[in-house]
Amino acid sequence: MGRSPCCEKAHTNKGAWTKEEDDRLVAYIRAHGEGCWRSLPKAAGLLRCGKSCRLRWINYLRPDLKRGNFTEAEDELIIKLHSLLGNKWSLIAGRLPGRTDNEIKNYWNTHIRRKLLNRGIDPATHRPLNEPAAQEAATTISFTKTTTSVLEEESLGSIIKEENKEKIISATAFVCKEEETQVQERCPDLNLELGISLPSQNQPDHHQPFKTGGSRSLCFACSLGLQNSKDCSCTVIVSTVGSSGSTSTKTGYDFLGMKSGVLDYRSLEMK
DNA sequence: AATTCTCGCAACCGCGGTTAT
DNA sequence: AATAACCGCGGTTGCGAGAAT
Repeated sequence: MGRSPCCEKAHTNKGAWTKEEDDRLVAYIRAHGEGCWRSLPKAAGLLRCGKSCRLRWINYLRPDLKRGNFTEAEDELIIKLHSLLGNKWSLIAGRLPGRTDNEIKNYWNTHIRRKLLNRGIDPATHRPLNEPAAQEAATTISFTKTTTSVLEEESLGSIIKEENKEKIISATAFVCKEEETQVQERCPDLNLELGISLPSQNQPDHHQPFKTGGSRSLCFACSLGLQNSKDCSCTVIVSTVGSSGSTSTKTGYDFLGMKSGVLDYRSLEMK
């Protein structure tokens, strides 16, 4: 059953690539384009596994790679993106044209970590090194339920008394506001549009802004490449809040079944 | 000049999700 | 439906180059 292996492990080269191997790989991809890594080594006459070829091409041979030193602007962008995404190097690389995830990962571990430590900032948490551990809670992800849908309000109506409801709603609104402020304070000039596409690329109209300062961007599911999937609801949740006569309307998304007005990327699983 | 240490980076490894058989 | 390979990602390792002793 199952597939047949792409190559015989015993007859593949390992270690550093030779100039000849590079030339063969580049020539083949120029002629046939990127495609099935599985069949590429044999077709290109390389004694390498497809995985190795892919890595060599993506990290070293691709013609659109920038190479060279990182600029100060790139440094700062990496730091900001890392504070939001954690070690999601491929997502970070997606925002830095010409840079690879491997390159950014290496650069982070060799330069930026030290740079942040010199600034007295913990590279893992992006908080001051001497800050008490109690603050840690703020960096963990919580899909805080910041809004309540009409349906939920109806179903909860018989359970939650009006006064408690008011407290819960104002409390979640406070959390929402606070988290929003934290992100803005840390990254005042950061475009939070974290889609993998090019920054200038227009997005389909049905995608409501996920969380940006006015520019159109994707819902969270879409920004992860889940467009039109079951996880992409892009449903705007509108709720009428408060029993004291004050009415507020908020928007959010139903991502993976969790209603979320403000999603903190740091809450995504960080290894 | 020789040796040891440190750093930077390319490549490998292992894992989880996806896909072909 | 089950199985096994592919694909892509993040973590780790190994090696060469330069610095320090």
